[in-house]
Amino acid sequence: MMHAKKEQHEDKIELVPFTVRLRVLLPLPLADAYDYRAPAGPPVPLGSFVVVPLGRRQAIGVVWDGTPDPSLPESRLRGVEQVLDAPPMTETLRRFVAWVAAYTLSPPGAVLRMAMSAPSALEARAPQAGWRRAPHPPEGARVTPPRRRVLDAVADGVPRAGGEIAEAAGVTPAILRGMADAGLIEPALLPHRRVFATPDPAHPGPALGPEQAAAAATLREAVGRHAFSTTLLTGVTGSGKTEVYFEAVAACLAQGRQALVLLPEIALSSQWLDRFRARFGVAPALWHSELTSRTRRETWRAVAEGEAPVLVGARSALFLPFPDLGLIVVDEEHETAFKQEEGVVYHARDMAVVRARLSSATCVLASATPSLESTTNAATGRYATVHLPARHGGAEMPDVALIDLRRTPPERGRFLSPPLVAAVTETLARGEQAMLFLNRRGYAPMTLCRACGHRMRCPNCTAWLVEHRAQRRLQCHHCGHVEAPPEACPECGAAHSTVPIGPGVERVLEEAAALWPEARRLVMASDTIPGPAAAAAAAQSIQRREVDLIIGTQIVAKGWHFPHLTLVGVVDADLGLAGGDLRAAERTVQLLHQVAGRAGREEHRGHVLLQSFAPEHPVMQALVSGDLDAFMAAEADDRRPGHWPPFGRLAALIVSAEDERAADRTARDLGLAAPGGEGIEVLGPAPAPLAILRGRHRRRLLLKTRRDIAVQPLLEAWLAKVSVPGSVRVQVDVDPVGFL
DNA sequence: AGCACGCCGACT
DNA sequence: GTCGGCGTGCTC
Repeated sequence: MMHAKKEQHEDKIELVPFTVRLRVLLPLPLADAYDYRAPAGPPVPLGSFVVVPLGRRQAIGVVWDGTPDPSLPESRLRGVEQVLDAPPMTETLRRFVAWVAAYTLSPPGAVLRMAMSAPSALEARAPQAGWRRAPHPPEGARVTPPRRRVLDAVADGVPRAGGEIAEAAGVTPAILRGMADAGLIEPALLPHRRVFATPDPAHPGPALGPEQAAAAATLREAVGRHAFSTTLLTGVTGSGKTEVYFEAVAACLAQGRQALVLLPEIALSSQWLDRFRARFGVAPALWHSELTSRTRRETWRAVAEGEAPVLVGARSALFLPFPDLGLIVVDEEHETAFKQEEGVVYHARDMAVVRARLSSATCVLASATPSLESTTNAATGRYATVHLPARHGGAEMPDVALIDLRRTPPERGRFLSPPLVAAVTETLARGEQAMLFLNRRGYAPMTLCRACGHRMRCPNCTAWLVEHRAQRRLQCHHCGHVEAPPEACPECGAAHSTVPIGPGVERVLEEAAALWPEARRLVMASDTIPGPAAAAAAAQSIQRREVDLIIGTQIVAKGWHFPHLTLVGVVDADLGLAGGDLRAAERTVQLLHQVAGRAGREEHRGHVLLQSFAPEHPVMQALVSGDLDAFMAAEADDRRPGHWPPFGRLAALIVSAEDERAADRTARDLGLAAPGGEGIEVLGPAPAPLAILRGRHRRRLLLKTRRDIAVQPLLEAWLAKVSVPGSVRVQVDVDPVGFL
C-alpha cells in the first residue's frame, strides 16, 4: 500500500516542469553534500533530518544550505524517502559544522557526524505505554482488596507506568493485566516526561566573598548583554572560579537560555558535580563518551528540545543541538585534553569561542594557569579579563621550594630524596595528608637487560614498554600492546637479567610502603581510577581522611579540593621538559602549578617540594616565585620574534604508512611541493617523535605562517599538488598542540 | 562510513 | 573446482 502511494506521488511529480532538488549532507567523510529529489508535499525546511537512499542502503542526513549542483544529471538523482519528525538542525549549528570543517580542513560530513552522535535520538519516540482508570468500568467487575488498592492509585485518572502503579499498590503486574481484561483499567500513553530538572538560579548556594561577588557581577553583566563576548576568568587555585562562573550560569538560566560547561576530564568531576548541586539544587545533564546509548539518546533529545537547561560535558558536547545557547564555559581552558587528535582534529576551547560567536552567546574561559593563547588574546583586548587574586575563605597559597637532586640525591635505587622523605614523615606525624606526584603510570618506564643492554620495546611503536608490576606485564602506552615480562632476555637469552629503569607511580608506592608502612596509601592513576564511580569513591575517602598518602599521576592535578592535604611532593619536576616541544615549558609550569594548588586549601598552609636536577631552570624559578605572569611574559618574548603561536600560525601534516618507503616518498613529495613566500615557512619532512605508531611509519611537516596569513588555503593548494597513494594517510592538524 | 567489486590461498 | 581474505572505489 505504501508502495502504491509512493508511485502516485512520483506520477504527480512528473507533471511539474522541474524537479526540486535538495542538498543533503550525510554524516560521512564525503567531500560535499549530495543532491536529492525533494519529496512531494510542502517544502522541506533547511536543517531537517531526512532519510535518503545511498547506494544500496539508507542513511540519515540533514537538508543543507547552498545551491544544488546543476551539472548533476536528473537521471542520477534519487528521492528523499522520509522527513524525520525531529527538530531540524538550527542554522547556528549548521554554520558551526561548516565553520569547523573549513577551519580544520575536514569533510563537512565528518563534522556533521559529531553533531549526530546519537542516531537513535532521531527515530520516533517509542510511545510509553501505561494504564489509567477506565472511565466506564463494567458493572459487576470484581474488586478484590489488591484491585481496590490499584484503583486508589489511579483514582485521579492520570496515566501511570505499570511498574509505578504496581509498586504504589503493592501488587504484581499480573493483577494489572487481570484488571485490564476485566475492564477496570485501560491502556494509555504516558505524557512525555522531562528527564532533566531545571536548576534553580535562586537556590541558596554558598556565599561568595567580596572579590568573587564582584567577578560574578561582571560575568552576569556579560551574559545580560545577550551578545557575543569572551571573558578570560583567571584566579589562583582555590580562589573559587567555579562558584563565580556558576553565577554566569544562573544569569543565563534566568534569561531562559541554555548553558554549556566543558570540562577536560568529565570522568573525574565528581567534586564539580557536588558543587553544582550545592549551588543549583539539582544535577545538570551530562555528556561524555561513556554514556549508555539510552542516556545518550535521552540527553541528545532533551538538549534539542530545550529541556536540558544546563549541560556539562567533554569536548564533544560542543556539537549538541542546543536551540538557544546563551553561555559556554570552558573550565581549565589550558588543558590539552580539549584538543581532539583523531578524526576531525579540533581544539574544543577555540571552537567554543566560535560556537559562542555564532550563537550570540557569552563565552567564559576559566583557568588558574591560562594558556599563552588566551592570555595573549586578553592582552590584545579580544577577550575581557576577570581575575580573582586570592584564595577563597582566607586560605594562603602554598609555599613552593626546590630540592636539588644533585646535592641531596635519593639513596641508590630510590627516588625520594632525604628532604622530601623528612617532609612527608613530619606531615604524616601531624596527622595531615601528603601527596606524591609523578606523571608516569606503571612501575618502571623501561626495562633493561643487565647482561647485554637490550631494552624492551614495543613491536608496533617507537616506544619502550612500561612495566606494570601489579598486573605482571609490560605495556605500550601508545598502542595498548601487552606482553608478559620475559623470564630471559629476548636478545641474549640471559636468565633473570632484566632490571627496571626509572620510576612510575607503582614504584613510588613501593618505596612509600617501605618508608611509611603505617600510612594508608592510595594510588590515583588512570588505570586505578577507571571511571566516574572510582573517582568519586577516591575523592570521598580522601575527604573523609581514610587516606594518608596519595600517590598519583596527572589526574591528581585536576581541580580536586582535599581540605586536609598540606604537602605535595613532585618526584620528577623535570619530566615534562624533555623533548623539543614548543609548549613543554608552558605545560610543565601549568601542570606543576595545578598539582601544587592541591595543597593547603583550608586552615593549614600548604607546602610543595619539587625534586629537580635543574633548579635554576626558569620553569622551576617561576613555580617557586609563584609569578606565572612573568614566566608567561618571558615565554611570549621567546615566541614572538619567530612567529611561533600564538604570534603566528602552525599546521602540521602527518604522513603515515605501514610501508616506511611509501611514507618517505609521500613526505618527500610534499616537501618538494611546499608553499613558500613572505611570512610562510615549511619545516620538514622529519620523522615524527613517535616515528612508528601502531605499526605505521610517520613523518611530519610543519607549515608556519605569519598571523595574518591563513593556513587553510595554503594547505588546500599544497595537498592538491601531491598525489597520495591509498596506502598512505596524510593527516592535517591545524593549530597542533602536541608534537608526537 | 558501509558495501560493493575484484583478484589470490585453504577447503567441501 | 568454490569460499573467502581484505585492498580500492563509489555512493546524489
